[in-house]
Amino acid sequence: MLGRQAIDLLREAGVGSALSDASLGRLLAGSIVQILPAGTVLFEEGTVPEAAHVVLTGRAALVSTAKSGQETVIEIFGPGTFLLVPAVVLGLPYLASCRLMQESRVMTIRADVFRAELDGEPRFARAVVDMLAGHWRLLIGQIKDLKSLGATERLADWLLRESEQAGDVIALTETKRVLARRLGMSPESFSRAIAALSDQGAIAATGRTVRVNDRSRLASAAGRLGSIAGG
Amino acid sequence: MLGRQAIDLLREAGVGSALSDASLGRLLAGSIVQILPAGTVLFEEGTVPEAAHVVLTGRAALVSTAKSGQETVIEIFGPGTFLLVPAVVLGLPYLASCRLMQESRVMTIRADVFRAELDGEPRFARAVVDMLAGHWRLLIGQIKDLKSLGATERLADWLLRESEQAGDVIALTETKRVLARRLGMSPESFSRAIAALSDQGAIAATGRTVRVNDRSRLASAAGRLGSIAGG
DNA sequence: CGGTTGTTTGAGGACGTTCAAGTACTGTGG
DNA sequence: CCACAGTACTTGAACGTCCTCAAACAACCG
Repeated sequence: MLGRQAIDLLREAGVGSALSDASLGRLLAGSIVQILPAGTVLFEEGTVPEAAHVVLTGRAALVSTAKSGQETVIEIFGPGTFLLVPAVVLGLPYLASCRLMQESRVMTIRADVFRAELDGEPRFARAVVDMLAGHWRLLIGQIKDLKSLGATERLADWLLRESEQAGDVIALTETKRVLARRLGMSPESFSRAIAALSDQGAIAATGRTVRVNDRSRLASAAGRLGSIAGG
Repeated sequence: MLGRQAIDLLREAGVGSALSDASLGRLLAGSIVQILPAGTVLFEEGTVPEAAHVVLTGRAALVSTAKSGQETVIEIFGPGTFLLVPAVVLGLPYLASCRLMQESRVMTIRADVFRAELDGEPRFARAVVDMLAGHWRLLIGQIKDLKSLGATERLADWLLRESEQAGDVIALTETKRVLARRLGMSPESFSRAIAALSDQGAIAATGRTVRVNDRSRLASAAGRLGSIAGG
């Protein structure tokens, strides 16, 4: 018995919600659900996918290791996320590795089962379209940030987005080191960016908690209203 | 009669190839094909999509304008590309604008027709999954480059990829200014990066043509260790 | 042919990284 | 509860990369 929990979480994930019971049943029959410790590597860059993974609880990070040994964090995904579906769909090697940042409940679906459902169940294919479309937009936003904003601006922008969901008090889920790499900067620069925004009165940071004090100031620091040349 | 050309190009695009004649007919019936001059703006950032666009011939660039006035080029797409499907699928505002870089033959499909086909024709939905998956991988690659490589390395990496398709002699389709912004650097840095790779003997550049002289040297300049073959 | 646009090159400066040192936090065993 | 080790975080200084500004040069198009 795989448990109602997995089904519920899949439905919450948005992908499951559109699926028939029969379809969900087939997916679940071809899968296993495990609770894995933090640090687990679900798959590695360059290998060919043998399964699709769904994060039911916890968090997983997409990382890529450069030749220099530097590890860049591409994105961090929370509960209800299908991981790296593109590689599974196309049967091509992963472009990134995936590591759990927390103990997580992960559903592993055999790749052939996943593809069979994609081909045979129109509603599943339709749901995957929406899912990929959403992820696409995430990545576009990140590329825009990386190409046109400075380090402090990227942090301000990210905080603004977080606060839209989490409210004025943001609890950082990852270490600042990881967050820094996700935002495309060094941990040191991240620390200085936090200090800069605090000095401006836009935020107040204590430990792993950030409180947004002045949204408009944060927005202007993000380059949305104008830049702060006064330094 | 919209012409065999549009149908042929759609089939070549990979999306059309999997579609029934009936399905293709419905898409074509809800669309118009135009030849538009270079510079045409197909849609603008922030607006809600009313149509899906397909580049049949020519090239279109996804651009985003920062408040600083700086225009960043997110990606450049050639023939057979469905543009910004995610926004159309989800009915959300575009995250970027689209401008034609050449005179181009563009097919414009009414958004409601596009969505109806997505919902009603499983094979279309399935084909869109593949298309989005491919684009997703493009973007992931770009994010990795931006986060972990320097300017010259990014150029080398891009040249390597281009040469995999175009061979040793690469004809730059865009001005260097546009290419520079696509790679996330200033035109001046682009020029210096070209000069650096030439000095190393990896390439030889004359005008808008780049010849790859030494693949392994180019690969090492890209931060790879000599590996050229890849998926 | 001159005007416009694209490209190269140089100098200076802003930004971010790295290196290095010091401080705070966390969990462990005494 | 404390001491301790290990890790995370901050801060400072030196350095390198890339951008901006500016000017010379080349290519294109009327």
